[in-house]
Amino acid sequence: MGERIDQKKEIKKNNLLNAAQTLFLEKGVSKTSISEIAERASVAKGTFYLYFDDKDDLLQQLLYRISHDIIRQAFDYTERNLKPEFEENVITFADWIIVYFTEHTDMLRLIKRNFSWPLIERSLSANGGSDPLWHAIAGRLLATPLASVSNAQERFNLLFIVVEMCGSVCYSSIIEHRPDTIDHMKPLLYTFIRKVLR
Amino acid sequence: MGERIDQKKEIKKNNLLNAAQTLFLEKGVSKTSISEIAERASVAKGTFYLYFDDKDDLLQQLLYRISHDIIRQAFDYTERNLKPEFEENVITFADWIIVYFTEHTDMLRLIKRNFSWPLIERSLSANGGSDPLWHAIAGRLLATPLASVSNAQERFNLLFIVVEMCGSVCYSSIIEHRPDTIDHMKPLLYTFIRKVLR
Amino acid sequence: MGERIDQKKEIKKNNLLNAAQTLFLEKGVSKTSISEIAERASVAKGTFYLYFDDKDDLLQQLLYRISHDIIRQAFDYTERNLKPEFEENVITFADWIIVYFTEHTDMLRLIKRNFSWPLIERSLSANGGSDPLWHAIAGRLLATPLASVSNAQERFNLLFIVVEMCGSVCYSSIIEHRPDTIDHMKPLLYTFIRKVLR
Amino acid sequence: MGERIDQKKEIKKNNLLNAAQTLFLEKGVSKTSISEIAERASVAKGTFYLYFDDKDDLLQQLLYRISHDIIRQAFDYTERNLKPEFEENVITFADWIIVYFTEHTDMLRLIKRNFSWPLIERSLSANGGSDPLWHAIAGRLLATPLASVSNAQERFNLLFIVVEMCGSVCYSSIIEHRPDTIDHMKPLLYTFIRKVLR
DNA sequence: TATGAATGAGTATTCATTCAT
DNA sequence: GATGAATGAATACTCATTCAT
Repeated sequence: MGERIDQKKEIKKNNLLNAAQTLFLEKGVSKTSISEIAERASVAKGTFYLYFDDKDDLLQQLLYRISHDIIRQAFDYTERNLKPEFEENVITFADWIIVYFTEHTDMLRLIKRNFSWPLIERSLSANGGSDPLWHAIAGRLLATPLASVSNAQERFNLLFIVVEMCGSVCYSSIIEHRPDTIDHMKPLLYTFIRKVLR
Repeated sequence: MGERIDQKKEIKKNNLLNAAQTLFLEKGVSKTSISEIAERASVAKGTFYLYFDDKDDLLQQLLYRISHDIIRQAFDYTERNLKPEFEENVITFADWIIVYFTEHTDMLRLIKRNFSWPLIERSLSANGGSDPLWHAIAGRLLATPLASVSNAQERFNLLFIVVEMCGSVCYSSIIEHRPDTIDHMKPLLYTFIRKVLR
Repeated sequence: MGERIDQKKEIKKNNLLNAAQTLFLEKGVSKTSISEIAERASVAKGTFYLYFDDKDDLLQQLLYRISHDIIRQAFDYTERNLKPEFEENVITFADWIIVYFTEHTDMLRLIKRNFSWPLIERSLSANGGSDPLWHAIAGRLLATPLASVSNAQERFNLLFIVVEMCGSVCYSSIIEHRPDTIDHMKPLLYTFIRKVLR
Repeated sequence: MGERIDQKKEIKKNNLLNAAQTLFLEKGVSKTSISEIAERASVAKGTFYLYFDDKDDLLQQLLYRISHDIIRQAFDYTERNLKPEFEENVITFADWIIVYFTEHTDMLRLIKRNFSWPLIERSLSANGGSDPLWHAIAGRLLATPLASVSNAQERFNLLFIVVEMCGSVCYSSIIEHRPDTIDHMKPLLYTFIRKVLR
C-alpha cells in the first residue's frame, strides 16, 4: 500500500525535476520562478515545498541527476567500445562527454563549470559507496596500468582532474568561445591526457 | 579641468567597486543589493546607475579587476624568481596562484571557477591587445622551447588550459574539499604540468 | 468499552494541549503552526481537527486550563494557611499568584493580560456552576464581612477587579518592566486591596 | 527645501497610520494586509516599508498615538472641569476614559487590554520627558495631597494602577460582558479609587 | 477513527529602476 | 552630475484545511 504512495511521490518529484530542467534550459535558472516549475509539473505551488527546500536545493539535485546521467552514458559507451590501451579508453570516455556537450550546449550552459565528479562522489559517500556506476568505473577504469603506480585515492584524483579539465575547457570554448574553438582545443586536451597517463 | 572631473569619476567608480567587493566577499553576490553597495560607497542609489548598467555589469568589471590583479602578481613574482627551465617558471606561476587562493578562500569563493584567462583576454581584445601585462606574459612565458613546436595561438591555448585547470581544482579542493586536500592535489597538478610541457 | 475509547480520546486531546503549551511557551502562539503541534503530539495533522476547530479554539481551552490551574493552586494554598482576617486571606491568594508569575514569566507572557476570572466564569456557566473550585471559593472567600455589605454578584465583581488588577500589573511590571519592578508594585497593590476590602 | 520633503514624509506616514486605523477597526488587525493599508493610503506597497518595519511596528506606533490621544482628551476635559477635591478629579479623568470606551467599543477592541500608561511613558523617556502632556499631568494631577505622602515615582505607579485597572475592567465588561455590565462595575471602580486615594 | 499528501489562496518582503528636484 | 523618495512588479514561502485512503 505504502509502496504505491512512495511510487507516486517519486513520480511527482521527477515531474518537478523534469519541469525545472525544461524551464532552466529554456530561460535560465534565475529567470525561472518556483511558481512556473510547479505549474509546469501540474502541481500546486505548496507541493513544491514538500519535495524541495527551495530552488537551490532542487538545482543541486537536478545537477547531480544530470551529471550522473552523462557520466553513466559516457561509461557505458566506453564499455561497449573497449580498447586494449587504457589511455585510449580514458580518451573515449572524455570524448563522449565533450561530444555530448558540443551537441547539448544548453545542458552545458546549465551545468556551467560545475559538471564534476564531486557531485558524483558526494552521492557515493551518501550511499555508502554502493552506487553501481561508481563500482563499475572503479573496477574498470582503475584496474589499469596506473594501479601499480598509485593507490586508489590518487587514481581517482587523477581522473577527477581530467574530468574537471574537460568540463571547464568545454564551457570556455563552447559557450564563451575562448580561447579557441572546441575543435582546436580537443587535440590539445587529448595530448594532455595521453602524456599524463603514460 | 575635465581631467579633474574624470579623476573624481574614476574615484567614485572605484569606491563602488571596492564597496561591492567587500560586500560580495562578506555575504555573497546574490544577497548583496545595489542599495547596500551604494550606501557603503557613500553615494546615492541613483548614482550607481551613472557608472554601471546593473549589478551584473559591475560584477564583470570587478571579476576582471581581481583576475587581472592576481595574474599580474603571479607574473611579477615569477619574473623576480626566474629559473632557467621554462616549465619551472610555469610552475612558479601556477604555485603563486594556488598559494594565493589557499590564503584567500573568500576571494576564491567569489571568483568560483570563473577565474580564468578569458576575462583577461576579453579586455585584451577591448584594448586592441595593448595590455602591457599581456605583452609581458606573451613575450616572457611564450618565448620558450614551445615556440618551436607551435604557433602563438596554440601556446596560449596550452597555458589557458593550465590556468583553467588550476583554478578549477583549487575551487573543488579548497572550497568543496573534493576530491582531496589541495596539498595532495598539488603534486598531481605539477606532474601534469611538467609532463605536458615537456 | 466506550469508556476506554473516551479515555483514549481524552489522552490524545491532552497530548495536543500539552504539545501546544510547550510550543506556545517556546516560540509564541503566532509562530507556532498546527503542523508543529500535531507533530509534537505525535498525531497526524488531520487528527488535530478531530479535537479542535482551529488554533484559536485550542488556545482558549489551553488558557482556561492554565488559569483554572493557577487559581486552584492559589486557593489551596490560601486554605492551608488560613488567617482570621478576611483581607489577609485575599492577600495570601493574590500573593501566591504574583509569586507564581514572577517565577513563571513564560506563562505570564503566554497568558498576557488575559489571565482572568472571566475564563473561569465562562466554564462555570458551562458547567451550570457545578465547578467544585468555584463552589469552594464562593463558600470560603465570600462568606466574609463583605457578605453583610453586598450581594453575591457584587462580591464576585469586587474579587474580579482584584484579580484583573493583579494580572494586569504583573504583566506590565514583570514583562514590560513598567512602571516599576514588581517588588515596588506589590506594596501598592496590597495597600489597594486592604483599603478596598475594609 | 528639505523641510518640505520632511513635511510630505510626515503626511504620508500619517496617511498610512490613518488607513491602518480605519482598516484595523473595520476588520481587525490580523485580517488586514499590508497591501490593503498601502492601497487605502494611496501609496505603493513598497512605500509602506520606507516608513515601518512591518505590521507590528505600525501597530505599536498606532496604539501609542491612540492611547496618547485618549489620555490627552481625558486630561483636557478634567482641566476644564476642575474640582477642589483631588480624588474627584481623578474620577473625572477615569470617567472620561470609561465613557469614551463605552462609546467607542471598536477602539477598545483594537487596544484590547493594552491601553496603558506604559505606552505613554515609553515615549516620555524617548523624548527625554519633554512631552508637554506628561508635564501637564505631572504638574496638575500629582501636585496633590498625595504629594506629601509619597515621592513622584510612587504617585505615578499609583495612577498607573488606576488607569490599568480601568482599561482592563472596561475590556472585560464592555467587550466580553464579564463579570457584569460596565454600569454595574463603575460604582465599584469609583469606590476603589476613592478609598485608595484617601 | 486516523492519516498525511495535496492544495492554493494569501502575505510579506525585496529591489532594480525611475525621475522630479 | 547627484540625489533618494517612490514605485510596483515579482517572488518566495506559509499554513489552515480538505479528502482519498
